[in-house]
Amino acid sequence: MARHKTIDQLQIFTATEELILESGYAGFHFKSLSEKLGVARSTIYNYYTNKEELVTDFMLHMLQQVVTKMDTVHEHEEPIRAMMGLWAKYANMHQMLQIMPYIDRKASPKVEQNAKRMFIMLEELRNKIEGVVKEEQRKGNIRQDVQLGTLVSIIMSTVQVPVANRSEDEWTNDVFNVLMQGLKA
Amino acid sequence: MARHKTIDQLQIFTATEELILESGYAGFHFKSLSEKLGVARSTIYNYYTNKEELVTDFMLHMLQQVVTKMDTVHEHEEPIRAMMGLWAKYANMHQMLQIMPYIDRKASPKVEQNAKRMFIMLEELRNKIEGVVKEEQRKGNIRQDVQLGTLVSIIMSTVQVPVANRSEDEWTNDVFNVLMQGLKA
Amino acid sequence: MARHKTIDQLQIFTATEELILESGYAGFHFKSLSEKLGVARSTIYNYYTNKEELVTDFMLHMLQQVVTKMDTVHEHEEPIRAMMGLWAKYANMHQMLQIMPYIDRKASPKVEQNAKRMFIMLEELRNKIEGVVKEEQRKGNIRQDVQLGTLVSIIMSTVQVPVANRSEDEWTNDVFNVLMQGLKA
Amino acid sequence: MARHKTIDQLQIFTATEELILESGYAGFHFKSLSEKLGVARSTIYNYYTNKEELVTDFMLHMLQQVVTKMDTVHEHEEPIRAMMGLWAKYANMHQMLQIMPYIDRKASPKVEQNAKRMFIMLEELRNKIEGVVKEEQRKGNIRQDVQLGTLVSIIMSTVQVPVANRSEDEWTNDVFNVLMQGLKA
DNA sequence: CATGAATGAGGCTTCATTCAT
DNA sequence: GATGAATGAAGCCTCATTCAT
Repeated sequence: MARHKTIDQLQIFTATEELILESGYAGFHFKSLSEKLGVARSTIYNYYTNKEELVTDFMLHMLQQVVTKMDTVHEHEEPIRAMMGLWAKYANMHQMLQIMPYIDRKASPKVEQNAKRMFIMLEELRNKIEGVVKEEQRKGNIRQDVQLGTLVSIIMSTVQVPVANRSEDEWTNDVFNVLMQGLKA
Repeated sequence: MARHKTIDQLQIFTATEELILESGYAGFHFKSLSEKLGVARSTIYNYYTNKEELVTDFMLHMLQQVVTKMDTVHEHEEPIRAMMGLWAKYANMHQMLQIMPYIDRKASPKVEQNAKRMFIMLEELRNKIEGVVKEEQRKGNIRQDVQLGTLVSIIMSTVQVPVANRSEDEWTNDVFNVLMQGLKA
Repeated sequence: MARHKTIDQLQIFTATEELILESGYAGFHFKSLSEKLGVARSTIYNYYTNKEELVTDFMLHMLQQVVTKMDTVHEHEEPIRAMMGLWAKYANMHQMLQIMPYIDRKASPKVEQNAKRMFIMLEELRNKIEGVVKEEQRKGNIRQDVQLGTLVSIIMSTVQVPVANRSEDEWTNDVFNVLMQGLKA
Repeated sequence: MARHKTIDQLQIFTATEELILESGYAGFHFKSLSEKLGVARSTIYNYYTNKEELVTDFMLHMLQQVVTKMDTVHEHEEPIRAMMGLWAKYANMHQMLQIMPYIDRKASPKVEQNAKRMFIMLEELRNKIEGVVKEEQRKGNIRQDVQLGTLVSIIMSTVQVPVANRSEDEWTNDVFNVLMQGLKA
């Protein structure tokens, strides 16, 4: 009985991701977003009451996907390699999470809540990775002479290695290999 | 009755670094900068004609320091470890360089020039790291079965591993060790 | 499954009154009105083509009631006291009329017309009060040494005396008494 | 050493008063204010960080004046009449105080503080009036058979009686006279 | 040089109103 | 009639930058 929607949440999320990747959080405005979506700026306010809510909702949504997929990692024969595969896919997400510190959490209670939930999910993600590493240590596959936290951080840091011009698989293979075997000849 | 506080470039750089580390580029304003320096906002314009020039000049200055220090790395017995040591010190710098994409290069010709010079210096940095890795490969210390670029990227990615509550030396030891020997038990 | 709630003009008026008394004209929006009514904002446009029409129609409606009741005042033995009784009841209305100056009369021809009619009715109200006062003067009950206009204004100003925690009757008694006898001991 | 000021606080206050009296709080914007002052809108933000701070500062300033002047009322032979004289002058102020309920006190801590201080000053004002009335009661000049609060409210309500086309003195005389002697012949 | 004043551009947000179903 | 979607106008505010002293 009302007009047909011209945009939906998915389109908003997609455009948001593109914009943030193009120009970072500082370059992310409802103005550019609305232009990208081809609607009026105020239209977006019918969906999100402010910038921060949109961005945090979006990031929560992404994070949820990775955390969920992390649960399937256990089932693989080489869980660390499976994790690296996930990594390659979510390089963008990682880049986007970097904007968190610059988000004004006081913008609205919902933003604050979203921020808290994200923090919890990131902890959860790290815990899952730790779990995987521990399990591999138990199986004797991973060294135990270095602090667990350091190992996890090193694994996580590889998300920065650019996939560049190779396929995700090649990237995963190489990085996993170097990560496991080390640089030495 | 010195009502007019005077400043110099070094003070500006120091305050700039602090501000960017505190709140990122989005939180870096001439307003807060002038407050930190205890001068009028307009005073800064006697030194820099715009925000972008200041920031890029500052980053160029920092980058120069690391690149210079990279030259001493060759002299160490274990150049990769020496590099990691540099890394631990320049974690902040790396964090700061991440803001580059968000800087409007068209702000002034000088900014554009600075940006170009930074790009060149970053290339140079990468080349130096590549040089170190190649030399180590030549000595038989580093594997050759993986693309050089990937190896360099992995080395560079470790700058993300947080130093956290350990000393720089401990960090260097651990990360270098895992990097060389791999995760495997 | 009546998904579409229907409304009528009376409900609109009631909700309007409540809202204006709660938060004044500045706080009166179709948004809050529709929420109070439990309908879509756009639904109200089936009844009123704009905010100003609604508000002026409503005030006209209220004003009409007082003016009509004023006609019964003559029948009382003490018409001034009867008027004060009316006053106590219409304190709210008075408060509401105060928003008139802030209404944009050019919003639509109907609004302009409503505003004019309200102005006329307010004149009429004042005339009626003047009539009552004159009649009382003729009967020798009210002093004649002060301009009629001033006396009327003073009577009308008492609408500002808050009823507070007393009954309307007590209020009427006290105010009428002081008004007639004066403050002096 | 800096440019000359083109506006000062007094001018801002004057323009504010004019605007609010012309079009009420709803019609009071920094836009219209800046136009009236002949400066850019943002210039006003160099003086007041938001609308509410300006308005409350201004009202506090006005209120302070009346409260101060109230202290001189005791010295007059007929303090009530002196008070009425003050009243005639501050009719505008009273009108302006009516906007208080529509001001968003959460706009900034300063606004909240201002609002509190205004509330206290209004209490103080009322107390002073009560003091005057009591003293007059003690001297046997004012009746005691009606609640003190009601008497005070009636006195205060006269601020609504328009001065219209008469001089302040005539107004004061008439209103004081009717207030004291009552309407009756 | 340093300053404080003024400014304009740009971004945020709300709300009355229109539109299509 | 009632609805939800979309919109534009209008107001808010911040900040880099320019200007005059």
